[in-house]
Amino acid sequence: MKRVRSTGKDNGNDAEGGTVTLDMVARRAGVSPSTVSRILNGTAVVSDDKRAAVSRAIGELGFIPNPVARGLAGGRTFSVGVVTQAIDSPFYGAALRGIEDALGPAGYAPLFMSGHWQAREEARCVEVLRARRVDGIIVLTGRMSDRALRSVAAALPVVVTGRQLKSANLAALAFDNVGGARLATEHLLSLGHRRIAFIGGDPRHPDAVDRERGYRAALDAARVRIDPALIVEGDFTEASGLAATARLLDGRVNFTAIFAANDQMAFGAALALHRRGRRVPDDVSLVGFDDVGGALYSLPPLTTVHQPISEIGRLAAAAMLDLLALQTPSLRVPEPTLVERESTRPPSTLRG
Amino acid sequence: MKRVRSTGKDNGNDAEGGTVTLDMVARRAGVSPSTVSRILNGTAVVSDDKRAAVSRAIGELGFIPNPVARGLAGGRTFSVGVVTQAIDSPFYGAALRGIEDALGPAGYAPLFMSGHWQAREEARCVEVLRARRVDGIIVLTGRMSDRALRSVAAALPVVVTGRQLKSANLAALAFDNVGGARLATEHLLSLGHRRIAFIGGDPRHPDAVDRERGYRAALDAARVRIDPALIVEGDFTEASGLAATARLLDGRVNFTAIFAANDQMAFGAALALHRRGRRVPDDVSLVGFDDVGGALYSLPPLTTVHQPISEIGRLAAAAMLDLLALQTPSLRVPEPTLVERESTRPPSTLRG
DNA sequence: ACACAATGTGAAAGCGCTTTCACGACCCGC
DNA sequence: GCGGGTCGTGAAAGCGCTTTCACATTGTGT
Repeated sequence: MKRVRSTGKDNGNDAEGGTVTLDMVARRAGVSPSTVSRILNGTAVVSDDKRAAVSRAIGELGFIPNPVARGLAGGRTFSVGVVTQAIDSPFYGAALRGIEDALGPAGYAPLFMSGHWQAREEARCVEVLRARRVDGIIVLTGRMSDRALRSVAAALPVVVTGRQLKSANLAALAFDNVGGARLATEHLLSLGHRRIAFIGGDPRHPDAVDRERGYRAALDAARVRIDPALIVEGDFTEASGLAATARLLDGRVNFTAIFAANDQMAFGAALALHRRGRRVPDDVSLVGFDDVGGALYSLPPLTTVHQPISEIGRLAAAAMLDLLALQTPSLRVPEPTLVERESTRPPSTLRG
Repeated sequence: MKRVRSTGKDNGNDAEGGTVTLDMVARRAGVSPSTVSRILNGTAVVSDDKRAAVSRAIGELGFIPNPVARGLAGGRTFSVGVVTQAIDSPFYGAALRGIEDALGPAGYAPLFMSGHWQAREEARCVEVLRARRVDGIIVLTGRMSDRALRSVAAALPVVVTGRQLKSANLAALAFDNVGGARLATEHLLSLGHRRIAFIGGDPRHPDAVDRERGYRAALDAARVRIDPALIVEGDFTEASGLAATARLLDGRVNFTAIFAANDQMAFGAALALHRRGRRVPDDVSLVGFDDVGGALYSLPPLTTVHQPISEIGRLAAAAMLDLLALQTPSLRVPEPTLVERESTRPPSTLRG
């Protein structure tokens, strides 16, 4: 003896203006729900006449599959979690935009969560996202350990930016921070600067470490002595750039240029210099990193290392889509380039 | 004769390291699934001993309720849709952050979608969000018609910023743009400026219209003639501020101050002035609107009308939570205030 | 002409929850 | 001391899909 779902009640849905369900479509098209589902997902071959009947019914009824139900039944929610550090922040904003642009057309929706630069928070984000059954997770330059990331990747596809990492079910997009920082430093060197200060980012941030490496490498290559007094630490915020520069100015070291590990700190540095009556680029040259939107409109327009931020977001999303389709993502991360604007020039000593 | 779900199969879940389900909790605690659900949702009174047993089981098993299943069964997904205009953009970024901050602790997750300043796109966003069964929708200063918004509100709670609108199941948070613009203009007037140019935003944007109204009102009140040649149009982007200022400079009108309808256009204006050798504030005073993060670090630091952007996001989210809890939200939108920084001073003619 | 493999389709069992329904236990007043 | 509440609880019916399973049909090889 078989049991039957009380279809007699008809779910009360036909009459209501409420939601159109797959069952209604099936009934209207004179096929079984299974068939409709198969057509929707392309899971099996279906005869042309049924297919036609179904798509007509879908059109007439204006049926939109319920992603929540799909999520529960099929295990896929068509949403991917994105762990960012701060949703405000010109940098992450641009990346998120790239992700949104790439994910949307594919029918996936991003779920953003901010980790606020704390590994613990990031872990919490990942947990929440997994609880929400996202199909995959994109981590934008997080502080989580590689180990933690790998273990997440054991459960679902992961794309991570800002680090090199090989693992199954995981794609890493590492931007060449060392090379970019070299570029910036070499630019200053080529202008004739020798006393180049460096404002670093939070040393727990891999980007910060790499950018300092690039700075050092460029100086070494040029046989310029590295003066520890010229290296100060910030945390990637404008305020920290301001403070770091103030410290630099207060010390008795002299310098003719500053390379800040990101644009926001460069903006802070510019303000600090302004406050002390030092003019950019006349007295001090200034180079940033990232090329956030504001760099072009800062005064003077900031020379910086261009990082195609939203493009990186788009690439990360594309990689995620590949992973979800069980294909090996092709990872071609753009090279860093230097954008020369108006915040750098030869040191005054060389200009006579 | 009653039918029984084949629980004999045990879902194969107990053994796997996989997901912990409510049924497993129930079994472990020796109660029925209904009871567990009731405890989770506070839907009914449950005896203390069962409650204790259940929470112990939850702890031991590390159970996290599946929001997808909850969404399907209960009709609530604990997510709210947010229609923004551009996720990058310092302005919306800050608002989103406020929303995220307020929603998270309440167990709700935001789902962001960008409308890119087009009513059609916004409508699409709303559709996608509704298809995803969000519990409510927050619209950040959209271009949708009031009518469209009301019809959305008929189906689920809506919070909208940037306009005044009364409707059931809908909360509107209107910031006083007119007042803010008056404040800015009055500030310039009080410094002695009489020839004050205005860079407006996109006239289809209500904020833009209001800010121009405030500008005009202030001039009227001060009995200063409004010169149409001093009013130029932008679209809220830096580039448009730059272009508008260039136009102003190219015309034969003279002016001693510029009030831009938002900070981003003010940044563009500053660059345009810089390019033409006009110094801020020495030659031209400059006032913005919004007080985005960068305003403090622009050169010179920008005098602007402070709008507590992330606070507004937080308020919008709080209002949404109230609406979801079927309570009348209390809408206290902060007043605009002027932040005097270093981009304004009396006109040179008055300084002798 | 006959066993056997594809092929297309429907029935029904879940996915992990919420919620209605019903029922026994217990307490009240008269 | 008995009818009528209230209270706490479990059984079971969904929510709207996906997916296995089984059952015709049809086609293929010999």
